[in-house]
Amino acid sequence: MTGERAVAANTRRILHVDVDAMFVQCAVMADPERLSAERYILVGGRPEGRGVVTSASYGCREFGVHSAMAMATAVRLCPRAVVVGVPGAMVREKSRSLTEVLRDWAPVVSKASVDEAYLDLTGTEAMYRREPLAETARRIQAAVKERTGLDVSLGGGTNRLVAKLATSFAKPAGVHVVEPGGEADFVGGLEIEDLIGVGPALELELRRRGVTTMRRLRSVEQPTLASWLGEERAAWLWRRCRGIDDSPVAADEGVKSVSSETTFASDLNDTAQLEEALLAQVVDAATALRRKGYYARTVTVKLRDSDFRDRSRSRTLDEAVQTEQAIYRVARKLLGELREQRRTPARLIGVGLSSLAPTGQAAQGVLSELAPPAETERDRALARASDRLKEKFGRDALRPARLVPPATDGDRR
DNA sequence: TCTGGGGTCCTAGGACCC
DNA sequence: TCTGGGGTCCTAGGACCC
Repeated sequence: MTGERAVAANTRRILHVDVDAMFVQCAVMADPERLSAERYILVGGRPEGRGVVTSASYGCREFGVHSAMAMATAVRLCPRAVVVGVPGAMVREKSRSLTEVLRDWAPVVSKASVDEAYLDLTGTEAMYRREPLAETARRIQAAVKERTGLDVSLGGGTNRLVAKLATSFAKPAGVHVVEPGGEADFVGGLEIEDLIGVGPALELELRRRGVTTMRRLRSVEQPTLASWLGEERAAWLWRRCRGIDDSPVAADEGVKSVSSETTFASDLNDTAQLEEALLAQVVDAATALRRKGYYARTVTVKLRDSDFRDRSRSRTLDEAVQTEQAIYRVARKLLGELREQRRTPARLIGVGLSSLAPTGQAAQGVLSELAPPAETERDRALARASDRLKEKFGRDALRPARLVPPATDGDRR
């Protein structure tokens, strides 16, 4: 009895909310006339290109289709499926309104991605009249459905790991709560690769040591685990496979980086064409950066070679920038260095912007009298004006001729 | 079936400063 | 003349997640 009370006293109440096939639901909302009666929907790239499945309707999943699968494969498995592009605007809108609803229900909401969030309801017992966590979860589910139209699933438990794992038992449109004290048994019934944070590399590493089941993993002493993985990772995994997770549900901070990348319909080896493609990515990333209200100090250019090797080059500036001109000037140099290092056809090019500072905070680093600024206030005003025009008339309205993607890049949109 | 695009976090080595 | 650590920033790469 005292044991139970002790558990109750420091027990957290965590919910994990996950939108069921978010991109499919949003695609239907964006085009209900065509899709609302459709059972087989695939969201992602076009099947004739190099696209993959971003999200598959539950109907398609019965045919073995899953996200990240090549779209061409998915269409072969489920030929009757309707293939649609990613409904970006609807996803952003629904993601925003989902957050709004959740904030009404929990003191701390942490958005984990566009379609999922963690809620910490610890300390709300009285407010919720001591109703079971599962009951609260069902009421949140109904509120989300009413205010956004979205079907969501909720998992609950005493920590983030358990709550998130529980969600997969709730799908679709259900609720699954793991009671306090049940964490170890619950996680014990899963596979190693189900653990959040265990990916293909770690799974392979464990497999090489003969560890293929959760039961076997738990039987490994921590020092042995440490000799395999190092102290830190061993401690982490030792706790994780027992359902122990102290990580807090932290309120959202701003983003840390903004990027844009594209895979070509066929590999590119011509530097001029690569530069043109790079410029288009710079325009996308810079526009997103300004829309989110940031300046960036670090510019990274990434190439994926035809043999699938990723290479990147980055430069951190003294001064934070946000215009295409300033970013492209650096990015072009970085691309040159990458090409010098290895001159091989590329299948992807991208640009990343990091070391971000909010627009409100003074963007200038060291204002040198000698060096001219990377971009002037006039440059920035011009960029913002063009953002407004693009918003009004479409993103291609203002794009100069040399910014149009090369013909070989037909896969985009 | 050749394998997207948006992110976050971690590591390891080197530069540089105290 | 030789020998230190520690802290922070930067860079490149990789694992992982949705």
